[in-house]
Amino acid sequence: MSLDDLKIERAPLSLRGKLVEQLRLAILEGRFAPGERLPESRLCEAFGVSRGLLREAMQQLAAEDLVVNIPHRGPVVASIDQRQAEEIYRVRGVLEGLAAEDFARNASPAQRQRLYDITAELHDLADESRAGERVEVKNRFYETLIEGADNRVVGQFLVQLNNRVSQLRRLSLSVAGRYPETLREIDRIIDAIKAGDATAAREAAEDHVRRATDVILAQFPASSSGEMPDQQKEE
Amino acid sequence: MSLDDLKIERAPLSLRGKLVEQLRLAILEGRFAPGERLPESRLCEAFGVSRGLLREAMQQLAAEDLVVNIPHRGPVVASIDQRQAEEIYRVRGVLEGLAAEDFARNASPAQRQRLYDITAELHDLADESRAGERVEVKNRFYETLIEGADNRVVGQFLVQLNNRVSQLRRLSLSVAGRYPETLREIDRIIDAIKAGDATAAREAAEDHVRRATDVILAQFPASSSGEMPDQQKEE
DNA sequence: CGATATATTATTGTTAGCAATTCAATGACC
DNA sequence: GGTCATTGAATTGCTAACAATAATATATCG
Repeated sequence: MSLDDLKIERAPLSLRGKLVEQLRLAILEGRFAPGERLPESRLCEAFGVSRGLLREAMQQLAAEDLVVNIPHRGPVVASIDQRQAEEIYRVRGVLEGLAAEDFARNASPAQRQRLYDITAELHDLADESRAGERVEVKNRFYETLIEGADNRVVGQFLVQLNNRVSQLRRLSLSVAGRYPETLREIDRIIDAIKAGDATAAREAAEDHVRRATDVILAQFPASSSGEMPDQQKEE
Repeated sequence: MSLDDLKIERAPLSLRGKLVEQLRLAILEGRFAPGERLPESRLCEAFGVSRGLLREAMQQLAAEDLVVNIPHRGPVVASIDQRQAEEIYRVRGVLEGLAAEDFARNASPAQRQRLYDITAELHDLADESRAGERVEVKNRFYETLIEGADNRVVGQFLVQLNNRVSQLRRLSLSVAGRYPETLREIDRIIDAIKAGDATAAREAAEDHVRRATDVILAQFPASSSGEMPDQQKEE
């Protein structure tokens, strides 16, 4: 009898690890609205874990800036204002530029081919009827880029920044009409990578983020004076 | 009677907050060696807090990559290898470039003057006899740069990266003879800021980090094959 | 001496409970 | 009727003690 199937799952991930993952996912999916309070008791019951464990997990999410701990009020889903969004996209620009530069330098032939294939997929989604599939493919594009760049620090930071703006991305799906432009910008990155021009790849990637930022920031109301935090749902 | 002194200290910082600060400081100061285990029981006794609280604090430090949680072995002080150091300095380069660029754009006249003053201080420390004072002034230089750049996301990331390489910085104090070069590189950043050339400021800052990286990486042994983790002390 | 079995130690996760604080609502008072 | 103090419910902050599991050291036996 073969021994290959006897591998038992050795510590498939600590309970705390799973809890953090699920909590993070729930926030990223928008199952908790920004600004919504997250009372420990409710979450403990919902996830079936003890308070101590939940509080440990919450500290980690707080360190990722996904939740904010308000003293004696408890954790609240973080919501970002326009200024934070500007800062995040500015940083994301240079990090994505760095990732593109390193991809042009370090990526293996297989990784390059994979990126080209995904780019072709993106072109296939030019028709507006398939706009819904774009996000998933675009995510794979970034995953491949980061993997090929072979710099885990950049990868970790980019993922973290991306998580923080997940609310905005969800809302920005309605913005249409920019896709042809997006494709041209991505092609510029790919062309630079194919040419082995790491500097050009970096500039093209920075430029792509810069242009996309405008679309994101347009979501914010015309910056009125009164900053009313958006938390009315689910209460 | 004046009302200015009546401000009571509202929540002077939760016990957990203080604990995290002290633990982080202890690691940054090198009071725990990289690779050293941090048993809960000992730390609880040392800091006089309960286990629950300590574990919450530890999760936050783990999220900052200052400690690593090994399943069923407990937290260990993170130690970085050459590859991680390269990645960190590469990211730090572009972030510091971004900070310099934004400083050239956004800093107030007072902030600019403060940066110039600190630069003058650095020049005053050219004599090798005062090498010990350089680190503190250099830290103030970066603090001022980040503050004037007015981008909290960049600031947070830079602080975090700096913390992660604190072990290396401590060891690199012995490297002498590069200070005149360092001053020239910093002057290039300052000149660009004075000229209002944000792009040049960015490039000068990136270049400065790039050159400093070589000195840091020289600390690593000539990458032998066997990767023996460095943990012998205090056991 | 070497391999296995055992005992000890340490971490993981849970539960219960008390103190401290916040927030909302009730009621008193002008 | 409106403002202010007080009460009370809800929630967090923190501690202590317990069971379960895995890693390590120790002892035992061949």
